[in-house]
Amino acid sequence: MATTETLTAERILEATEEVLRRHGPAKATVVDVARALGVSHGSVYRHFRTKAALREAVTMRWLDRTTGTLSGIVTEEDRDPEDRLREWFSALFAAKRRKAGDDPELFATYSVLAGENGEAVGRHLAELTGQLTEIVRAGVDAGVFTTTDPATTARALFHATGRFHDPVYAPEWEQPGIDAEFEAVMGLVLRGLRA
Amino acid sequence: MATTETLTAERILEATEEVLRRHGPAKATVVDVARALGVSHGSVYRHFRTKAALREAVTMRWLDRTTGTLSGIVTEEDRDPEDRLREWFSALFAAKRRKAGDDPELFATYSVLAGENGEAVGRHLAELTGQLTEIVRAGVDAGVFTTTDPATTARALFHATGRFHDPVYAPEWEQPGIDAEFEAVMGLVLRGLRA
DNA sequence: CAGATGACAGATATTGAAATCTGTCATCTG
DNA sequence: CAGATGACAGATTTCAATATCTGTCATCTG
Repeated sequence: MATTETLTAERILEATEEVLRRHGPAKATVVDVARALGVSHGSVYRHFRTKAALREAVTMRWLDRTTGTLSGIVTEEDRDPEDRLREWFSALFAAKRRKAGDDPELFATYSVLAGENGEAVGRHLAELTGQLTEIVRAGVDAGVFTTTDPATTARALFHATGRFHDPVYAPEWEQPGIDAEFEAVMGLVLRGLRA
Repeated sequence: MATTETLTAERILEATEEVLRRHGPAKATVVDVARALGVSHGSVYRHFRTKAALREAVTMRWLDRTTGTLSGIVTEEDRDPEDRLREWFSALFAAKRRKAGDDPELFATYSVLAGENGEAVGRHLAELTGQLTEIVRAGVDAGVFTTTDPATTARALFHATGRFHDPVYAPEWEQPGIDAEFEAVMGLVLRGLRA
């Protein structure tokens, strides 16, 4: 039993992830989390003001894992911006597809959480389009991309590729032609971006 | 009372639309439809083998209304293909946005029906991308578009603009910046299409 | 006295019995 | 006899009683 360890926000978040994995988003309760930790539910409320706040914290944790993976590509400043852009989207698509394919139930659980926490998702999307903006700006500086406003273009790129990263399309990521579709859309928008 | 009129598939479909409008997708029953028509539910089953078949027929009817509006733009063969392409998407977006905005409940109802009838939706999307393919092909023939395969490019265009016609994004169609977003995406893909 | 507890009120979810619905078909009617 | 009917069996939904959960807080403990 780990009941003697100090109760931290981190331990509560880990337990919450486990409870969500086991019970799903509808049946995961604060009482379950407390039970899993061997404490009373009142103690959980000492670290998170509401159940919603707890779920939001778990959601942000999950979203930030993706952001971290991609930031590496952004900072490879000596590579061709078009390559980086293509690889950034490939990596995003691959990461999403792997998560959705490996454990569909957990992915569905986090999709529900994302739906509940529009604000956290908004911040996440802002961070992703921020990364994109950096690559676009690098391309413009290098003279290989044309655009009046890198930030607007970055958002347009993100919207145009939604089919390959928005969780609502997850069921279609397993279909056979999907890679060709990805190539076709990427080819189109990259062509539209070139100087 | 219209009880003396002959019971036709058409009249049943109209009654079904009305029942769906009133009760929503979850509570609309075959018995309700029969009641609305003043007949027994057995009579409805004479025209539609199952409730699912009835709902699919209503769904197709609804989807075909959109397709009809757009086909006019496709056949304006003396206009610049890029203008037609832009106008086709504008019309699609405007039609969807109007439907979603004017009667959100009814739109939600038909979104549920669409989700139930993947096959009918698939045929509808095939028809829409078919219309797009015609415009793209006209552009290639006129020498203003470049592409190896008009059909693939048409699907890429459709996917890239999903944010502005896929019903899952309906809640965002009322947000202030949406027209600018539409312009940004259209500008990007049209630029990628030009010869 | 910082941190944990569990009793509590009001909100939400579960459950199982009763009501309704779906789809069939033998029968009726014009 | 073509077309409508409504009784019926099995599936699904509704509803109200019951249980559980959320969030608070006075109390306890090391």
